[in-house]
Amino acid sequence: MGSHFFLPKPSNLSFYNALLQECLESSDLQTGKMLHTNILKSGFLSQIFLTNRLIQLYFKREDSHDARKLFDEMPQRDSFTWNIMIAGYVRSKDIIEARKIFYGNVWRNDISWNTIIRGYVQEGEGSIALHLFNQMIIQGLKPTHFAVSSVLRACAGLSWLKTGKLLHGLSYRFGLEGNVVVCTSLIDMYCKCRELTNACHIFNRMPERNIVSWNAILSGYSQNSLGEDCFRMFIEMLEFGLKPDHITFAVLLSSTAALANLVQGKQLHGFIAKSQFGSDVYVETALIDVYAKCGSVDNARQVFNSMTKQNTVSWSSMVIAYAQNGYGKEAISLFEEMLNSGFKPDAITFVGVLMACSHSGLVDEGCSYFDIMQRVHGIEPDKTHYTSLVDLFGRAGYLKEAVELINRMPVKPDAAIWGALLGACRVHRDPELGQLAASKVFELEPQNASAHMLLCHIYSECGNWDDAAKLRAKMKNLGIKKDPGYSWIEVDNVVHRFVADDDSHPRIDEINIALKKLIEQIEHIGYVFYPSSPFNHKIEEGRESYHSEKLAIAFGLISTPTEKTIRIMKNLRVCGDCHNTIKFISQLSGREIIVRDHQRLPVLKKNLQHIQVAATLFCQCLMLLIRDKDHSMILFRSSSAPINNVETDFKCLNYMDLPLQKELLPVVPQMKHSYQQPHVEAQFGLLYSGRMQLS
DNA sequence: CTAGGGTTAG
Repeated sequence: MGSHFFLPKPSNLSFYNALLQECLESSDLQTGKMLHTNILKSGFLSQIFLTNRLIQLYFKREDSHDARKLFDEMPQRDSFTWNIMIAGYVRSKDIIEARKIFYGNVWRNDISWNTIIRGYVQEGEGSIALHLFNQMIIQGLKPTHFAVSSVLRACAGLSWLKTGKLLHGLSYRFGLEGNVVVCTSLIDMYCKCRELTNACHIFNRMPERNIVSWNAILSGYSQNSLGEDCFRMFIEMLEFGLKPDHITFAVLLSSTAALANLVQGKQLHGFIAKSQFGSDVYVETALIDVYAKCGSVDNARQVFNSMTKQNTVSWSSMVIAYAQNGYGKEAISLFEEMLNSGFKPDAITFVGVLMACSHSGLVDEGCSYFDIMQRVHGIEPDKTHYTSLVDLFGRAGYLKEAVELINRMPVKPDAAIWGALLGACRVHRDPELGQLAASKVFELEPQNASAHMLLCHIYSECGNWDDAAKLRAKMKNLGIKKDPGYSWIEVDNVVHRFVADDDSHPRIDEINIALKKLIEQIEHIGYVFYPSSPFNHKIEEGRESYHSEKLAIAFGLISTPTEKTIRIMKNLRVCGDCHNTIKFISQLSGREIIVRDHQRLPVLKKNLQHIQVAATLFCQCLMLLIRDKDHSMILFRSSSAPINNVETDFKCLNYMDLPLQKELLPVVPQMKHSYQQPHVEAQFGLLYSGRMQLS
């Protein structure tokens, strides 16, 4: 580049044009500026298209000031100049200036319209975007896929299903039926409005699909918690010969996180690390979330530390990873670090921060963060923030303050807010207030099973058997069923599911014996049986009846090596006695035990079969990815080149699983501490991320 | 000069 530059005066414009083009592509402002000087000297500045390129370059370097200067000084402009200015301001998120240019534009054409519409969509101003879209049509311009996709995106962002459908119909009249871009936008819009049937309909009838369309439908499944279908579609996509890109992997990871499958997550991580998509902020953030959802905070932090680029979302994800897993202090200090590093927190970051305060009982800190959120960061608290605040007060025992807060909050309290109060009432044994909170939940959500169960527990824990029985009867009348409690554990690639009183497991006798012995042993070190309700513990036919999580843990203990972490999933909340028992078992056996319940992991409420099917499908995905030579070429850096035998199936899987894991993710050190150690205690935060607490 | 798909909470 430099040597070209010192050539004598170029004799033609195309030479400068080509050089500037190159600067634009490499964002090389320095050379651009030198060229600028040269252009001035040679009197070529009057050539509009050269200055246009220069303006673009300034905008690309986020220097809208100098871009504007150049624009103002131009003796002559063309339609490109004006459009570049609009696009430049849209890029730098300055919609005010973009608008001024748009209205002052004498050369206004359909591209100007498309750009300004896009700008308002980006601002979240869907109504304005739609208004402009209307204006554009009134002016007699026929919208193309550019404008239509933009307004569809606005509908997707705001869940405007009606308008979206209207645009769907309209797009046919504009002759855009079957247009890839429009169809993809429609798929996305329907998915974001939770109308998957329509989305699939369009997808299936598209005359042409590309990776963007596939990603749209994959993310649709993922966002609607249909992990199975997401993997199934991904397999189909590979079979169609499409190559996944970094966005595909971000989506797959998000599905894996929702399924809280650590093995899957690690395998994908291994695969991605060897691919060219390992250093994408979205992919890495999704990975943090996978580990966080699986309770592996250390691995989440490793990913976070390894990132070369950070943004608000990646910081928030790590803050939330700590908060969700019970590491309140770490979450808060990371948040402070985030502020010191100059990253701007958003509404979601503060959900994490408040959650962290709630976990660690930091009431004053929580209040002050709530205050700072509005005053310093200008974020209006929404219902989720108020829910966190009620939870914070309630859990710390400030029930009065929680009620006062509900009464004076500017938003209308919803079922979640009253539910948080209800949970606090259970912890702090306040049946009167609990009854009030429950009645409010019932008004809003008459079928809310967990609120009924909570109130039921409150009654029975206070010895009020009558009301407890009445409530049970009411639930039966209303057809509210309590799901049976399932717990499951994976041992040697087999998922073992347990239900209380279910004798079907082949090793059930061993399990019962082991449990009985364990309980005797932990009684010696201080464990006391403490039923939180009569439904909690039954003795039938003279034999103990254990909750499913106890069965699963006992099975884990007798069937896995002593250094292995025991990971249990449960579809319901864990009861107080089980929580306590597990802590003692962990102390006694020196094993790390991680139990995930459905709190913030809604997939666990679903039928276990779905999860197993998803796991099977995932394995197929992985095999296909590894086997396909073509994909390997894209996905693997040539320097790594460790996979010579991509065809020899299982070796590859082992390869992904073992050596790569060791290299990338040092095994989490075994927990030898007693349960009083903060780390272990924090792991149990998983059990009680919500409403129960041991007295 | 304009366009569609991604990560975090509830």
